[in-house]
Formats: sequence, C-alpha cells, structure tokens
Amino acid sequence: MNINITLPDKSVRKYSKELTGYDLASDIGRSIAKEAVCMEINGQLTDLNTLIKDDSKCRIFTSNDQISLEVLRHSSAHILAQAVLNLFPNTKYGVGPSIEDGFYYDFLFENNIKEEDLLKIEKEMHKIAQEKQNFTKEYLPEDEALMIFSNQQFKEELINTADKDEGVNAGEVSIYKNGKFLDLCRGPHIPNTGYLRHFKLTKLAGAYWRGIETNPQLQRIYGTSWFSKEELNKYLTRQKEAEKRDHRKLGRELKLFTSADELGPGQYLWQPNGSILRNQIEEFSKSAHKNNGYEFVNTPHIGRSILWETSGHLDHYKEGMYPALTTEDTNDKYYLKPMNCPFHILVYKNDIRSYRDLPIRYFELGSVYRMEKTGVLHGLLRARGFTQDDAHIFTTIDNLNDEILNLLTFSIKLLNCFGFTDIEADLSTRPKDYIGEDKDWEKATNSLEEALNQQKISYKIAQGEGAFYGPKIDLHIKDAIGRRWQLTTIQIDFAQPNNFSLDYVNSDNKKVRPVMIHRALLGSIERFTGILIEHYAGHLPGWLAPTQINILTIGNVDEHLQKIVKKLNKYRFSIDNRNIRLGEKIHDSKKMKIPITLIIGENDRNNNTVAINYASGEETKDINLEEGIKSINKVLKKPTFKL
RNA sequence: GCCGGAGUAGCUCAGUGGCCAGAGCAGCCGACUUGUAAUCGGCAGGUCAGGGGUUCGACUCCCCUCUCCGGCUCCA
Repeated sequence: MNINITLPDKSVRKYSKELTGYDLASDIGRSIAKEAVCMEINGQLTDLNTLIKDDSKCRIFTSNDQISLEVLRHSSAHILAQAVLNLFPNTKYGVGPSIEDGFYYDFLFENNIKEEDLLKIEKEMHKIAQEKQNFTKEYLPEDEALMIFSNQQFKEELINTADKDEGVNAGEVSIYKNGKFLDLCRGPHIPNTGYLRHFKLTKLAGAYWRGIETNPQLQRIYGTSWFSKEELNKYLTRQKEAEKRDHRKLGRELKLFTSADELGPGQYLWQPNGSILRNQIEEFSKSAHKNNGYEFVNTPHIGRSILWETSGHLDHYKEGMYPALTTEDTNDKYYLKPMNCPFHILVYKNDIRSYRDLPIRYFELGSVYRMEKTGVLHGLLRARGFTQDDAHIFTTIDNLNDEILNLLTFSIKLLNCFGFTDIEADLSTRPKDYIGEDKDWEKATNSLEEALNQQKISYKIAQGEGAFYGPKIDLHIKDAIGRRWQLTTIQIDFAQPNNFSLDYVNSDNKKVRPVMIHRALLGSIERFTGILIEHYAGHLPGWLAPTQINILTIGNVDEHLQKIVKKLNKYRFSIDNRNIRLGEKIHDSKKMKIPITLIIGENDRNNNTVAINYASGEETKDINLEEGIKSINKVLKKPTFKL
C-alpha cells in the first residue's frame, strides 16, 4: 500500500499505511502538530483525526487560520450545550452554530434561566474542557438516531426535516460524541475539549425556534471563544470601545438630542447642538439635489385613507402605520404618512405630463412615522418618527439605465463627502410574490446590475429579496470599526404608477405609463446622524461639528481676541474667558469634542500668535496668527459635492 | 410583539425590611486672576419610573403598567 499526500506547497509525502491528520502534522513538524486544529482533504474540511486512506491533497489548519476559529467556536457551542445538559438535565437543545466573533446555542429550559446562571454554566464548561474529551464522529441510520433523540423534540424535527447543515443526509445521520454528550452535527470539530480555553458567555437572549415568530421561543446563550487570552481580551476591549461610541450616550453627552416619555417611544427631540449638526447634513443634501436636476416639493404629514388604499399601504403595511385619526365633522379617516411617495405621486398627477418633461425628480426631506415594534427601537438608528432624504423619479423605461447609473454615482459621491468610502451593494431581485411583467423586471434588474458594474462597486445578489413591486439596490457602508450599515436604497417600482394610473404622453401622442424610482440616499436623517456619530466616535468632521472652534483666553487679551474673532466669524465658535485654570478649559473643550481649541494668552497678544489644539491630539504653540487661521480653514473645510 | 436585564438628583452611580435616602460631576453663591486633560469652600437639588398590595414599618418583598438596555422576529 502506498499513499501519496500532496501538501499546499506542492510537496508530496509518501506513506505506507493510512494515517490521521494528526499523524501527518506530526510528521511535518512538531510545532504544526501542536497548533493543528482541523484539516482539509481534497478540499473537504474535516476533523484532524479523520483517516487519510488514498492519494489526496491535504492541508492542515492551525490556530492561525480563520477557519480553525470557526471550528473552535462551533465546538464551543457543543460544549456549552453539554454543560447546560449536565446542569439542567431536562433541557431541550436546539441548534448552536459559530457566528462572527463567537457562537450561540438555543435551549428550551424547563424553567427559564437567568443571566446569573451563565456563570455556573461557564464553570461547567471549564470543567468539561479540562477533561480533554475527544470529539468523535459517527454515522447512524436515521431510525436509530431518532431513537437516541426520542425525547429531544428539536433534534427529532431536524432529523425528520433532513437539514443537511445539521448533519442529516439521505437516511444517514452524522453525530458527534464527546464524553457522554451527543449532538447532530456535520462537523468538523476540535480534536478534544481541551482546545477550549479562552472563552466567555456574553449574553442571554430570546430566539424563536428556527427563527420563525410563530414557533416557541427558546433561550439563546451567546458566547465568544479564542485561541489565546490576548485575542479574547482584545475582543472584550473592542466591545467596550463600541459601547463608548454609542450614539445614544454621545448624543446625551454632546447635547445633541434627547427623548421624553411624554413623546412616546421612538420619537426624538433635537437640542440646539444636534440641530446644527442635522441642519448641516440637510443643507448639504439639499444643495447637492438642487444642483443636480431635482425639484423640491413639500407635502403634509397626513392623508386621507383613500390615498393609502390606492397606494396599497393599508393592504400591505397597516400594522406598521399609526392608527387612523378621525374627525368629528366627517367620516374621513386620516393616516400619518409612513412614506412620502403617494404625496409625490399626487404632485405628478396634478398635470398632464409629456415625454419631454421626463424624467421628473421630486425631492423632499419628508418626515414619516412608522409604528415600529417596541422591541426593535434603537435610538436614532431605529426610530418611529424620522425624516428621509426622499425623492421619486418618474421616467420612461428607456431612461431607466441612465437614471440608475446617475443615482448610484450621486449616492456614492454624497456618502464620500461624509467620510464613508468603503461602500458595497446588494442587488435584490424578484421575490416569489411579485407584480408586473417579467420583461420589465428583467429590464429593471439589468439596469441595476449594469449600473453597479459601470460604477465598479462590489455587490452581491440577494436572490428574491426585492420588494414585491420591483428590484432594488441597497448600499452599505463600513464604519471606522468595521460594522456595516445600510444607508442608500434605490428601488424600481412598477406598482404605484399602476395603482395611481400615472401616465405621460409619448412622441406618438399616446398615453404611456412611466416607471417610478424610489430612492433615499442618506436614508433617514436620524439614522444617518446616529451612524455618523458612531463612525466618528463623536469627533465630527470640522464642517459638521456644532461648535467648530473654542477660543480659550488666558489673562487680558481682549483686543487680540477681537481681531481673531473678526477673522473667524464665519465659523461656529465659542469663547471661554472664565477666570479658571487653562487645564480646566481644555478639559471642557475636549469633553465636548470640539475640533479646534484655540488658546490665546498675553504672550500671543504681544507676538500676534495663537496656540491650537486639534481634535486629533496634535498641539501647536506660538503659531503666527495668519498661519493659524489658514490651518483652521483647512480643518474646517466643507467638502464639495460634484457629480 | 416575544425572552432576559434594568429604572434612585440634570449625568454617572452607592444604598438587600428600621430614624429626616447618599457620593462625585454638572448647577447656583463666594474665594482664587490662573499658559495645556477637572482650584477650594458653601448652597440647592428626590413622589427612589407610575399605580396597587404585603407589613407596625417598603427604595428594598409581591402584582400590574410605562420606559430604557441586550437579543429574536420585523424593517414597505
């Protein structure tokens, strides 16, 4: 017998008998054997103890490989379930995958557990880890597996519905065993439980079985695990950093916005500082639209029920709308608007339109109200009342390509101006339930895809994720700490032009239906502001900061101060001339995250100089006044939007 | 909406059935006249989220409601 094993570096090793991945790793070198976690045979990921029986291409994965981390976390989930069953024997266990930065497992406990139980479970996991139980894989016939799991309803369901991801395949079921613990699983796993050392159970949450709202709700335990203590600590610090960026906390500290119980959940009040920021964003957006072919419209906040019947909102989204308002003098019902489109459509319908008029682009910073479920509300990022940078474009289908490409460029450049440069897209295609003609869908989807290709923006296709009325592009940005946020949405709509019988007169003097594009680029101004705050951790770019310059005086510098103020009065500045120590003034200035702290004392008065502290931490002293102003102008420069 | 956690001064938080509920910061008053991350002293600030109950006695224990936080589902 002769087995040739080809390694990733193309070298070939010859063996005279079957061997495991661990044997192979040990033969390659002691350190790789020590670090080995799992392996790949002919492209198939598998356990380290799998026997290599034939000539094959093999690759050993060590704790340095990303894939090993996923394996570790998946095994962590198994050990979590094992610990839970040891402590709470009557628990029913569901599924437990690895996820980004960690893992979870879903359980149905006899009595719901509490957060403090996590410590106990963690302890039990450590105990299991110390026992270094081997993970072994077995294949069982389906009926035998059903017997083993006969009092585990979720496992039975998994076997019966043949979910391949959980190790069920064509009458045969793969299970993993470590110690006395058994679980349905495709694997692979770490060689033994001793590989689990640096982990932490992080939170307890509710989760519906298989993610379906009508299914029973299980308790989900989240955890994180790593190969080294350093990585675990790094992760935990990263979590703390993310907490520091929380826009709700920063919003309070920087006096940007607030809420009040009297308003009801999901509604926010913008304080003066926040309003400056918000107005800057809105003005920037408005001027970009004004200079690029949009006409501005303004529309009310409520409309009669007939409007929402025609638009289909009452049929499809009634539960997402605030309840109707009624008046005493008539039987009319009015609804707060959850979208602006029906109003823009009414503006369009107010006149006969010619193909020469198209495309018509109506823009509005439109405030909408949506009855979001209480549990999903999340500061400005998910509010009930918010304002969209909304526009509706009415176009001929022939112009669709140009419009979409133009929009994509517009949005990317706009996002760039706010410092978001890492942008990706989702192209959502026709869902199962849809309206309209197949050929229109095809044309619209092609327009979207073509625009994405021309923009050279990386995108993935979200099959069947489009709205029922048309396909869409969503743009996601990546923030400073790597989180992705969806901002822009560009949606093609075949339905509303039909619902409202929209038309225009074409060159043959015939009435033809236009296509509509719904688009919000920043999305919701509230949400966008929240994301900006988190992205910059409150250190807003100079042009957006509520107070751009804080001038700190030391001693009697009135004349010098007046001279400087004259030169800076186009900026939003404040003057701190309190008779307190400079250190305290600087402390206050930093606390409010003001981009420029200008310090002037008597020395500066005498020498016509200034000292500048920048938000970046950079500090300069004894700078000539003119030079200082130049530097300030640079930091506070507003970006220019150009298509 | 569901599961779990929480709600004490403007903010951050102490206070586990027993006198009039505390601290730091912020605020106000006074002193200090200050050159790179919090000067000192004083004053004021509370229906302990709201309502009901248990108890001689409740911030503390129980029930209901509201709000917030972490998730799940949802996001036109």
